[in-house]
Amino acid sequence: MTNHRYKLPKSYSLKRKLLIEALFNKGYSLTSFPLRLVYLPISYPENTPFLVGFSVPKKKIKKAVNRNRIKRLMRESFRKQQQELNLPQKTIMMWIYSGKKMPDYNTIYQKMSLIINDLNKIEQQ
RNA sequence: UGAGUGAACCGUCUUGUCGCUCCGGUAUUUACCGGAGAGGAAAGUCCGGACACCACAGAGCAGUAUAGCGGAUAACCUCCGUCCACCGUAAGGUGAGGACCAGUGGCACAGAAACCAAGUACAGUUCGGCUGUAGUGAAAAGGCUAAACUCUAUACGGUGCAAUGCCAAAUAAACCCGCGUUAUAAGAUUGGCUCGGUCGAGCGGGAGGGUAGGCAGCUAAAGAUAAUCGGUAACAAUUAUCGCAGAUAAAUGACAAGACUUGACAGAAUCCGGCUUAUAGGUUCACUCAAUUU
RNA sequence: GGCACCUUGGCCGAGUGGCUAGGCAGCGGUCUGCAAAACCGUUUACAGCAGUUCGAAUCUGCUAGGUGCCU
Repeated sequence: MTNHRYKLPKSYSLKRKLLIEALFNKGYSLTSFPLRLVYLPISYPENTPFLVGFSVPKKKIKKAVNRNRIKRLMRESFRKQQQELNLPQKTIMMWIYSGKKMPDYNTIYQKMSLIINDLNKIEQQ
């Protein structure tokens, strides 16, 4: 196992507007409060196994400082767990925080691992 | 010692491991090495500019803003000094602080009477609709009100980096309605209107459709720090040193260990000067009042 | 990021600086065997804080919340 599997550079981030629209129109969702994952297996030109985005709604968390911190926590815990993902095809996904209070790192990490296990089961079937 | 006033500043830190963005180098297709990486308010968008385009920006009206006096500045609803008014024992603080002897309007309730005046009660009287007192009210005939219209002085062209320029990709031609085609020309430039200037053969609307990627603008700037010097001060000049974020679904995080005062408000998006609002705690300097001691 | 606006009872909504209309809803009553309708009565408001004024929903500033536009 090499180091680079723990990395999460910019080429893995979900950017295209068309892909994001398709994701929210057709995608499937998994929830483990306060986290929600919207994902969609789809083909795209980038050379990566997945594209991922992180989002915190402004209506739930008012202050920009706290929104940035939640996104950073989600990005960090995804970076640590990304090798647990076992995807048969290219997938785009968006992680959304739906709580109204500030979380800590451990709860986000645990909830995210629950969702990733569920996602692996569904995709293997 | 206690209470207070006014300025200026800091606003968690250190080490290690993993990770993010940009720049430079090595290597060459994903790695390694080095460097840099949010704030005093980055916020509100309340003022003022720079910059870009519209004619380097025209005329008049309309409109908006400001308002003792003097200065600073690129500019300002900013800052400094000072006069006056009010508040405070004081240090200090607050002030949209020109003009109702240019004109127009407004002055509820109460009161006999409220803004071209008119005239209640009582008393006095030189008998004149004269004088005084009472009473209501913020104000009773000369006042208040311009953060009422207005006048005076000064300033202001418009739109804002989603400006603007370039590259790439995509499509759509036709249809319906109105106006116009060598002129007294539709329309565009201009925005509330009028004029002037320039362009001008197509233009405006409806319905329907395509794209919504990249590059430049983009960070070196009315720049920061220190010293000297001019000025009461804001500020200016000279010299030396430094080289200080630049993302674009949007970069600062996680874990471990340690320290203390146990850490507030809060995240850059074209860039500066201010104002306003939020802010745990701490530091320094100057000054005032009270008490005590020498 | 930039620009333009809005805020009056539970809801809609009028309002020249001088006691904040009106409708719907709610509550109580009359009527009815019971309800509906109708009628009578009644509760609840100027987003917040300052300033100007004798006096602000109204004029001015700041704050909070909300809405629309741009390519």
